[in-house]
Amino acid sequence: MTRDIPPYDPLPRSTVRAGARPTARHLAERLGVATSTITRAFDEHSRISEKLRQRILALADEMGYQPSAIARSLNRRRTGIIALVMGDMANPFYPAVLEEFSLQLRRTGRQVLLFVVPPGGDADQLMPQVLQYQVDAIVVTAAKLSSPMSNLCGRQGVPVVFMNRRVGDPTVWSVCCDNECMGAAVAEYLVGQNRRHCAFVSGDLDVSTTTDRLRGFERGLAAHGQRLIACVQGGYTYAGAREAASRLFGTGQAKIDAVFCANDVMALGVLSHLRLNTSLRVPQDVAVVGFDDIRDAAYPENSLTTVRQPVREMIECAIGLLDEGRPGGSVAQALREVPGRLVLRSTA
Amino acid sequence: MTRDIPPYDPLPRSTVRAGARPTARHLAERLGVATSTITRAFDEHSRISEKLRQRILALADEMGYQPSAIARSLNRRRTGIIALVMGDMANPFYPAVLEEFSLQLRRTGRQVLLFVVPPGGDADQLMPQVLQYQVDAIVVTAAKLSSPMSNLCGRQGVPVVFMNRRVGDPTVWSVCCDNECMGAAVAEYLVGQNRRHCAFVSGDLDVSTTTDRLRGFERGLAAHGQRLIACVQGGYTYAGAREAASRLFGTGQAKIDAVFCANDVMALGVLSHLRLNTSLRVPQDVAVVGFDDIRDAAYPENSLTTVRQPVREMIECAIGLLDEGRPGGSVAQALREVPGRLVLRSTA
DNA sequence: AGCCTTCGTGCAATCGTGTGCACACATGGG
DNA sequence: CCCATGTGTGCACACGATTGCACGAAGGCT
Repeated sequence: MTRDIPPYDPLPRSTVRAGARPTARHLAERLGVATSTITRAFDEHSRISEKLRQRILALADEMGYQPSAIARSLNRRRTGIIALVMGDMANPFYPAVLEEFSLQLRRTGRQVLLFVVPPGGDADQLMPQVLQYQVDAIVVTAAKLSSPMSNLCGRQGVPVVFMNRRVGDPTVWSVCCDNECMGAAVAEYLVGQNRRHCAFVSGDLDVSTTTDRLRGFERGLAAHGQRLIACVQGGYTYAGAREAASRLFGTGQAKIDAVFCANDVMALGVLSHLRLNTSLRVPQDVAVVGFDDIRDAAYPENSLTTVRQPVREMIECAIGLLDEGRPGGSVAQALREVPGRLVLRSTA
Repeated sequence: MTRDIPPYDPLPRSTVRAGARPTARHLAERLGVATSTITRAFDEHSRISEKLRQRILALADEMGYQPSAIARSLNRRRTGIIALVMGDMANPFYPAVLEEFSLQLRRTGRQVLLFVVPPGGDADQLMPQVLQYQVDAIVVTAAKLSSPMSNLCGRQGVPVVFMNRRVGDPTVWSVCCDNECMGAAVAEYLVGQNRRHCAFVSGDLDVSTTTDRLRGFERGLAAHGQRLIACVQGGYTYAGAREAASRLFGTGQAKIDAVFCANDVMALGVLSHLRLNTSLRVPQDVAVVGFDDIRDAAYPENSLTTVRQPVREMIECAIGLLDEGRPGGSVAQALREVPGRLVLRSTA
């Protein structure tokens, strides 16, 4: 032990105070080792004698020590935090997405920092706060994000994934159900059931999710020489869809015998209107088809025919993309489509 | 400028690399100032000349610089992150709570780190991860947390608030609706409507939310010389409640003319059973009352009479408690009850 | 016995920001 | 003219963990 003795104590004041969180330094002092050794005890791949590791872990357990994820993040320049920016919590589809996202991410040791976009609000305003927290990636769903803002994320090296929405920007990923195909599949099915007067209840017409489904639906109808009879806005909400239905089935309208809705919440609104305010029978007089396959769709009093969005697979896909960084190629290459499935129940 | 020149360059290598996030140091180099000056430009209460501050903010804007919340958290020992631990995302009441929580917290510049407890799971397993992230407080809702675990949080100085659940632990806060009062109010109302054979559909009987409502309900009945005819478990779910209803209204049962359910989801399940599988009319033959006042309760085809939980006020209360640290006194003092309100619609 | 490799640990710098202290300079009062 | 008071800025260290490098010890090989 002829090592130079440094001129001052490298751990000058005892840092053990009651009521504060223990740090690696506290453990190090108690065991007479360096803080770096504490680190290594918690790292699977570090070289450290098994005996010492066990002593450290035991003491950590006793003192309630856990390495600080904040300090680690600073050093590693990875926080393990994924920002989830989400609007429209009123549609049960999105809480379901949220739940699945959270569960899947935790399996890989990552956390969800949630940002709810207030109804009618804009994700842009949130982005400064999102970026301050040095999140590893951003997932946006049911919300708008301007192109300058997603560029800002790009400049900072933060990958962005849109869930259930497609944007014409090759620098961000998009993960969707194959909306257009499924729209066509619905048309196909309805025509096969001898429906001849189909209508569509849309969400916002500037959102890909709605327009893709609509385009597919019209294409499917056209393939059988038919055309859409009516297209009304339902604003993605139950109340909006009831309103829309009252317009569709108001007096003096063409006789509609099938309604395809851009989501389940609206389909349930349409059903509600038909049952309470008309004498039309579902499905005999009018077929109703939704999209998403939310939990309520399967309830026996609804028993809604709908398109199932494969939430688990879509999220697996999105999480896979997070780890790839930012898309390299064209708009088409930045899009991932996961196949949906038509679920036949009692309304069509 | 006769200041001593230090023996080495304090900012040795130029740190401006493309593709990386700009830091205070990058700005400092560009402007020839110290990094601490950059900090001060972003702090309202720091002394700094207005002119220099403007120059700094302008450059920050141009370079896309934002102070790192991670580094700041390390220094200040406050992260501004609140952990929200939540189970039962299938009940729309909780996403609504989540949304409101997130919006209210952001108003005070704080963020939500979300932990979803998988169905049937336990919050205990999540706590190590929660604590690693040095959250400023933990809010638990619709999930169980063991006493040793909440003690661990206590030792680390992290306040814990239970939302919509009461625990017998004076070291953690609880925020509830005045469940027992409202249970009594429901009984009062039903008896006043000449209901004489009341039943209760419970959630888990080891959760205060259910037992308080039940106790109040029984107390209210007793005040009018009545007793509960039946009490069945609905497991908080729609399917469970349908099942429970089929037992309540199965053949050979006493004639029940009112059902009070521990939440709206179950009340809707009971309604569904009554409408689809019996010839009983609601409310003429049977009254149904729920609890929560979720969005679906107000839909015209449900029009459910229920108890409104004042979500906004409960969350305001919970957030107020977060800032107070940990409760100091008795179990009773650690409980905050916010008054609910009976909402009369068409089912009772 | 001597050399080389492997193992286990300490040292010190680093991540990016916040903050107490010191210092230079300007201002005002006596 | 001198001193007390403010103002604006830099310096250096702290926050808590990670990590490349160095070094001593141990063990295998010839």
